[in-house]
Amino acid sequence: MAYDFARIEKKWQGVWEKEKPYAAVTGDKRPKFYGLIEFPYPSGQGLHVGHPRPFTAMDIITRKKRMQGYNVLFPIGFDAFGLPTENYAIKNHIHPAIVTKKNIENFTRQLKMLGFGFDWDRVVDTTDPTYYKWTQWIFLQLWKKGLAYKATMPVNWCTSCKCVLANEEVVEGVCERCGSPVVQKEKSQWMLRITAYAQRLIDDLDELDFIERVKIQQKNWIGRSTGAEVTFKATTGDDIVVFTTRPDTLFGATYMVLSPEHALVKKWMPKLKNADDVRAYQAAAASKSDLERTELSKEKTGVCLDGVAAVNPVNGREIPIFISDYVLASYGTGAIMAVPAHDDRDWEFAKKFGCEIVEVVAGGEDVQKAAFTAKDDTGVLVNSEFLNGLTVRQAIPAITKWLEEKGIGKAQVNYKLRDWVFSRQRYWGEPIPMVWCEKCGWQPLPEDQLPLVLPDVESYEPTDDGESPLSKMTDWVNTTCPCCGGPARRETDTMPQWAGSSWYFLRYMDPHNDKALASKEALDYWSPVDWYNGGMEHTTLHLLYSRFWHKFLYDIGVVPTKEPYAKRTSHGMILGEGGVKMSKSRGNVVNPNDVVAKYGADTLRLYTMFIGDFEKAAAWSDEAVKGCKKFLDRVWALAEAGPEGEDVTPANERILHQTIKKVSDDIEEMKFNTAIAAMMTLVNELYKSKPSKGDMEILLRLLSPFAPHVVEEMWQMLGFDGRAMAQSWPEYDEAKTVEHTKELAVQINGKLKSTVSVPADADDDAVIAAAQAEPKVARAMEGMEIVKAIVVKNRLVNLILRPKK
RNA sequence: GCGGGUAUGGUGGAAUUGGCAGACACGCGGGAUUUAGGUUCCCGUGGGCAACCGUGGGAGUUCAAAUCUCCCUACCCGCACCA
Repeated sequence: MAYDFARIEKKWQGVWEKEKPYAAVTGDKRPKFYGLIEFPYPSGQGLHVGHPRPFTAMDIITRKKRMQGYNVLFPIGFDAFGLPTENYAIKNHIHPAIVTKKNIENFTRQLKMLGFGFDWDRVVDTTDPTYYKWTQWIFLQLWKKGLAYKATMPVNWCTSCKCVLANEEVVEGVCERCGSPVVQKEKSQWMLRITAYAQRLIDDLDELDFIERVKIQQKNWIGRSTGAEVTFKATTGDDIVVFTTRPDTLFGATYMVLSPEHALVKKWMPKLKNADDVRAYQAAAASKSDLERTELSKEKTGVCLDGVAAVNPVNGREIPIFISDYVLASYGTGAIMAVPAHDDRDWEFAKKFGCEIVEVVAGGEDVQKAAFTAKDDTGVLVNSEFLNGLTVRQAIPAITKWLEEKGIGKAQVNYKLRDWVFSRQRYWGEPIPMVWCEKCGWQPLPEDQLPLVLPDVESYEPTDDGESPLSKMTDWVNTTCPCCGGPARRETDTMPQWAGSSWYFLRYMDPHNDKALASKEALDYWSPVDWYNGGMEHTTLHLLYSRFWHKFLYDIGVVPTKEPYAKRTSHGMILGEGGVKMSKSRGNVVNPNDVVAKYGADTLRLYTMFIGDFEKAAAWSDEAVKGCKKFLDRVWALAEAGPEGEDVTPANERILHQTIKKVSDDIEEMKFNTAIAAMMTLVNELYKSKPSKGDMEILLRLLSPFAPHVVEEMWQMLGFDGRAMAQSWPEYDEAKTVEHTKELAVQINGKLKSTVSVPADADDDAVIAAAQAEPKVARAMEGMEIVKAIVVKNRLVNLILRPKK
């Protein structure tokens, strides 16, 4: 019988609204459990069918934890600053705050429609001044500790968003958000010194329960490499400092390459005989977009600086200096020593420009034909005076020590991670609470003046020269210096979207506090987040940024733990029918509203969990949804028919205990699909005879986290006390899960021949005897003798036969 | 190029981690109920008449391999001139 999901779901959502069963209690004596999902960006399109997957998963986990006696914090909020809202505001001339409010209302309605057990009294909205007051406060603390600074440097500039981007926001040379080309532009920007935390961000991963691919991706992104810094003298007397991971190859350095932007190039310009060529190359490199730079990477380009040379400090040889864009200004020192014999890129460059290739590590092929890059013990140093005969691994420390003694180099660690570009030339973000005074320089806004509220502006469009719309608000911009009281100007850039999301999980602990970002009591009680599930796409963005902020807050004594999240898992994407990406242009977008209208929220919840391996991408199937609806209908029919008897039916005892075990274990491992399959198997079994009230009670408690509405209705219908969700989680008795007789596979010479039933834990001889008694086996044994018998307890027996002599 | 991952029936996916491959579900076929359709309830469903053959392909280890090792192939994700 199909149940009336629309009526039932509405009814129970109303009950929860009143009874508030999801309220978290700070300071409660029960053990705490803090389950977190990534709060959504409230877009105008409303909830996407991708949202319910991670949300339902953590909802199930937290509901189970509640039933297990935990004081659960499972909060929700809105990451509401951001470009889509701003662009919508520009197009429709509506204030972004109004758009945001409307979108949040819509999201809230949809989230409640799906029956998620969020604590609705702790909702956080990053655009609320009482929230971003503390985002600004954290920025000021970073400033005080020298971790926020303003710097002019080439930055990633999105040509369409008219806005700078962090390195993390540039994907294959285009803007992560809009797909437009990104170019380099010199701009003065606020930066956050995340690189100061690079080593700790790597090291502390070891003690975290993060899935391995997250750890690997973060490590690779931070990109630690060890080597040495070496100082070369130029013929002009200047020092050229390079970073190398292969100091052992120093004798093979036959030229040097500087990045086109290197400061020394400018300094030397008057001395250069080919200054025009050099300037032309610099201009060409600057105008290339990131995309062009990477696409044109196949062929090396460059110009030799005519009129200046360098001296190799180990052998005194004079070597030429080039500029080339394969050397990046932003990594290392922006200059390299080139060892063409032992580096593929240098080799390629040397071949094109006719530089000398000198072998200093023997053991590879002819270095004139290809570079030999092995960095282990396969290579032995040659042509390197005091290093000759050492392996590469031995030579690296030897030369490093030598360089240190001579004062021309030292061991050095470098990271690929760059400091975080923290300003955006846009309106809909947190104002940066800094003031520029001609006399006093950059001054922080006094904390008692926070929040610095985003003023209303006429137009939300950035100016043509790429300044924030705030720059046109002269009466807001012009202010007085907090230091000298003289005339000063406010910073008009705003913070990136990642600011508000870098600490929101802390605010949930104490969302209405107006004295601090959260009280010490709340922070001590709830920290850290016990389990954080989110998308892989945030691994090197939000997840890394928030770890950085949290470590900083730990350092200044605001939070009690080194790391924000004890455990991190990740879900796969929901794809459209047939495994293609859902998109408006394909017309295959599934709207949760439609699914709920047709099948109900419980079915949608169940289906998104049943769809497949939680960690992997899964394709939506309208057909398969019906199977989940059918399952709930079948459970409903059992309840409606009325159970017979009070206690657990003895015949069902074993499967009930097996199901409790399976569902309990699977939820912890996020194997929701097999947990549901186990409950389906149980229900199929219960259909064979009329279940008792005791049987039904266990089933309903197990099913409650998955399908809370219909379970609550059945719980009431069957006359059980209280609420199903408030019951204790069913316990199982291991002894009751075991079968008394086991069906063992009987193999002959490793091939399955038959099966045999024996008592559980029967000893080997009994099993072998039983196997031989099987008619099929007996027939196969005619004229044969057993050479060996392998018995795997409760599983199989394998008889190895050979003809009798 | 480097790093990570995936490949199992017509489909989504299971497989106690080396022990009866295909749980559970969709789909399909058959039957019952129904005036009929839908719903619901049973039964069947990897291939092959069979011996047997079957987990992307090929070798290997083992009494025993989807699972371990080596070599391929295809696809997906991340990074990409990082010295």
